[in-house]
Amino acid sequence: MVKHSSAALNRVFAALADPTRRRILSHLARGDKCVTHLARPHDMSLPAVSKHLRILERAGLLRRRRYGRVHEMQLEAKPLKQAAQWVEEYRKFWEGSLDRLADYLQKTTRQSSKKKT
Amino acid sequence: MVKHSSAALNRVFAALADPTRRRILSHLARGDKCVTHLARPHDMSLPAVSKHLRILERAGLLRRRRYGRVHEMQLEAKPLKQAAQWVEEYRKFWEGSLDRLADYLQKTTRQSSKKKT
DNA sequence: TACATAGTTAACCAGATGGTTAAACATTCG
DNA sequence: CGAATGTTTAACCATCTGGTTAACTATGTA
Repeated sequence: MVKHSSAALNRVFAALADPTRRRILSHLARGDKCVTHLARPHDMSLPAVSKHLRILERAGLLRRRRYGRVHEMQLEAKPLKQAAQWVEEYRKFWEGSLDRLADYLQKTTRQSSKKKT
Repeated sequence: MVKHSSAALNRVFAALADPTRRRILSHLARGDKCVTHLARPHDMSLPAVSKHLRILERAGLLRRRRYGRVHEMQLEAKPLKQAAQWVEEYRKFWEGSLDRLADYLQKTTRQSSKKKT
């Protein structure tokens, strides 16, 4: 069992729930950096992108560094690792439908059941 | 590069962004099933839990089966697999701070940089 | 100085979210 | 039938979200 900071996970998953932000992360991963550049492919205003960046920043998914008037963003993937660890705990449930099968068989007998190995 | 259905990922990540729902999934994984039972540990009304379950259901994270008046929930983790795959693409960014280091070094020289292997 | 560029902040809006209580629905049981 | 149980639906509310435009701050440049 991995230790999870609830608030951090909230922010990370919420940040990932928006497709614009996922695209921003992906551009970030390919080397794009400044706000204007990151904004270009997204058909929306600069302030909108700015907000997305702030959300990603608060989730810890990117770090910002200012060089004059240019803000350079940097992907920070550690929070993704934490999220991945959380998700991993459910891996056994999608690998092998064994559990689901066992579950199903018990259910066809109907009524409660204690399961849990 | 894995193929990602944006709408599906939106729903899954959004579903995971709430701690109550993550807890529900974890109880589900341990064998709890019916609504009342899943609701008990969460200090909130039954309708609130019902809403959370519906969100998890729409994200494809659980399946519902009715036995009389009892609704039995079943963890469906495949969408989590998809989410994990998305996250996995960023693994190299948290394994080895190599990229970040290279990036940092370039930045200390200041100015643009093309990077990207 | 004056103008252009990079980006944020402010004010606003429509719609979603997460919760509530009260009522309804569906099923089981005496 | 009538009452209890399991769950959802309806109506409501406060707050958050994701977008807008307009105005502002800060920096670079002629």
